[in-house]
Amino acid sequence: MNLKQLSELLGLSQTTVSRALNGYPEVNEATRERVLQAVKETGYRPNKAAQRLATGKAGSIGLVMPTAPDHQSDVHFGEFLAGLGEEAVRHDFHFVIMPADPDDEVAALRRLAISGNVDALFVAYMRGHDPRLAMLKSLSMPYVVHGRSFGSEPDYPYLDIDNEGAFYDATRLLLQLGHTRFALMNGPMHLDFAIRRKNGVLSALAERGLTLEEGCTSHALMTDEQGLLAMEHFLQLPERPTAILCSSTVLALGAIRAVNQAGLRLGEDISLIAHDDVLPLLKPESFSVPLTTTRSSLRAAGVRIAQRLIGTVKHAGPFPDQELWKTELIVRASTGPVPQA
Amino acid sequence: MNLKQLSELLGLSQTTVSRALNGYPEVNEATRERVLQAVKETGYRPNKAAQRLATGKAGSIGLVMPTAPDHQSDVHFGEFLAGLGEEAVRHDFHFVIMPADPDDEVAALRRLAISGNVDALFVAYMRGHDPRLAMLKSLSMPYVVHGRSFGSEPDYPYLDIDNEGAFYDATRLLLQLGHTRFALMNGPMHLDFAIRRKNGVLSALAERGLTLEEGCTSHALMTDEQGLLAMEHFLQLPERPTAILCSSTVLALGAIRAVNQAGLRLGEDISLIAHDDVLPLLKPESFSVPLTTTRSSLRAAGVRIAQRLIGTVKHAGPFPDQELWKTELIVRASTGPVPQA
DNA sequence: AAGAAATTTCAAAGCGCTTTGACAGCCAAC
DNA sequence: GTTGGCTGTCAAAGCGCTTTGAAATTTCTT
Repeated sequence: MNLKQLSELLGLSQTTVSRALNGYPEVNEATRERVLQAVKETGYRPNKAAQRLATGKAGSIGLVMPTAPDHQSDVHFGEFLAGLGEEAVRHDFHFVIMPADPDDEVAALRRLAISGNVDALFVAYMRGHDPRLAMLKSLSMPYVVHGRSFGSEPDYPYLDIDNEGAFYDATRLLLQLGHTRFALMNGPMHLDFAIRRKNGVLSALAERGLTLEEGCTSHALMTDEQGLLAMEHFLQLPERPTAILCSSTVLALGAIRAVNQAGLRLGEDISLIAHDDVLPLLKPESFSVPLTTTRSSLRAAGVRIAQRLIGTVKHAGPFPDQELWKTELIVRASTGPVPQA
Repeated sequence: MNLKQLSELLGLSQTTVSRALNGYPEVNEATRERVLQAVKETGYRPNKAAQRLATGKAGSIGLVMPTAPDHQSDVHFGEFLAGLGEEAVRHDFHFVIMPADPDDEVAALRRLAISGNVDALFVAYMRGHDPRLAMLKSLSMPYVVHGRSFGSEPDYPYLDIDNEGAFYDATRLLLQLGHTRFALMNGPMHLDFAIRRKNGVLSALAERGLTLEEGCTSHALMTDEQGLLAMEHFLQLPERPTAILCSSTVLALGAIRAVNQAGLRLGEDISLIAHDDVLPLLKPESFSVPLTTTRSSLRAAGVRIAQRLIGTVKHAGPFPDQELWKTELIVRASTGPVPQA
């Protein structure tokens, strides 16, 4: 069933039927009713490809999903998508996901943009000096970046959380509790958030004339296993750190296992603060020793970015170009005063 | 830059350029070279919407993502997507993801199918007597179901793992170790896999004249927290179970925490077998007490389903309509002989 | 009652691509 | 020297929709 058939059925022209469906004013109310009724009965749906070709609008947001045979999937991706989806469903938008090898991301993004398949782009997993930014700027298609790109001029639309501030505050809390030996379990080194979090830690430490000792920083995928390995490493150091900052509750999971296996007590022998993306998967408050965290909902960020993207496509009011969300520092039992040697 | 402009640039007709690009034989090799060269220089990409409109082919797979403000995202979704993507990227396919309220899934799937945006559909989160099956059959569009629908005639294309067999085998192992008091921590009750896993457990128990006692089954979202709660409940029962079957390593995580908090030892006081979807997030072999698991890679299933879907769209050879994958039973340290009272 | 204005409707063009059917140009064959 | 078969190219139609500009109809003015 297409427009032509439907209009013949109704004895109207395609024009009138199209206008009736798209809410144009110059169509008789009685006629519109008749059209709507026929649509209901026939189950007619406009062909999206044709609509897109005619209008140039696709009703969809594009994103590139990094993937490859050896590429590990990331829990955070799904959670973020849930946020985007929550907003998209309200506007009858959908997503076009282009899977791409991580090495091919710039090109993939470009292909997606000029394919005519999407109205706007969403970009994540930002790196320092990210090459995608230049490409996006040349594109004349709306986009929003989740995160930022350290080292690039911040003249692009983004939504980010204050990673540096979060880890600065967390470090200050641990300093106030008397800790002096710190370690940082971070995400992959090239990612922007990892750079900023490290900077946050370093600047808080610097205020006290401290720094991260040799071997007290780890960069790894944020999985349980990597958390375990990193912590085991820290615990073997001659000058064992007593304060751990951790980029994810998933890493914390493995880290805590290592602490327990070493016969140490979390919140007493070792204090730990993790960043909590509010994954439904893992609630820091229900850990054996509830976790002190810096918190910011990844999903909420997804909702907000979808709002901005869809709003821009629909020309619905101006949106702030750049948003930096503060995180909350929530103190629970995994932090305590430095143990007396 | 569109076909028309490109062909004018080359002094050729659109026909010839189009044929040159799509590998038709009736075009001079020299001409083809010239066209390819021009494409490289201009960065021309065909407009997908137009291509789709002309050919009816979209080069994309559609899926519905359940979402709603209160709907929890699911780790397994992301992992599965990674598998689909790994295969899709090889064929230059992409995904169209339509977010939809879980109550609206049948309609959303229908909209997606007749939108002309996709060539094939992928369907997951199957339930017992799933209403989507009838819809899919009426659609004349290729689709593959991940999982099955208990209670429906199995005359649709699917890929599933042998959930019943997996949990039957796991239960048998525990029976052989002398256990008689069992509990099952399962996924949401309406989901097909949960039904089959329970059946697997029950049929193994029935062979010994045993059954799941009152209060020894839990159905919940597969999160850490739910695992903790369910296990706490089991441990408080007057006749405490000694053998636990668990539908996910994520649930197991919380469950093990409860075991530890109760001062019990996993693999000695309590034996546990979990199903392992091979999430990069969580490796059962690196748990404090390595987990005995039934294993089947979710990601591999994604790859395979994408193969079948894309292959069908491209008319590349016949594919088996129905595949049932056996799981592996991997014995590690979380299972042991029943403790002597 | 006639003309102006507003309301409804329509035919046709166009979005960018693929594909059909026709047509030159060329060589081999009888 | 006509016929026939190839090869390489093209003009034009069509995919299903939106939108422009004009036409038909109704309603309002004077």
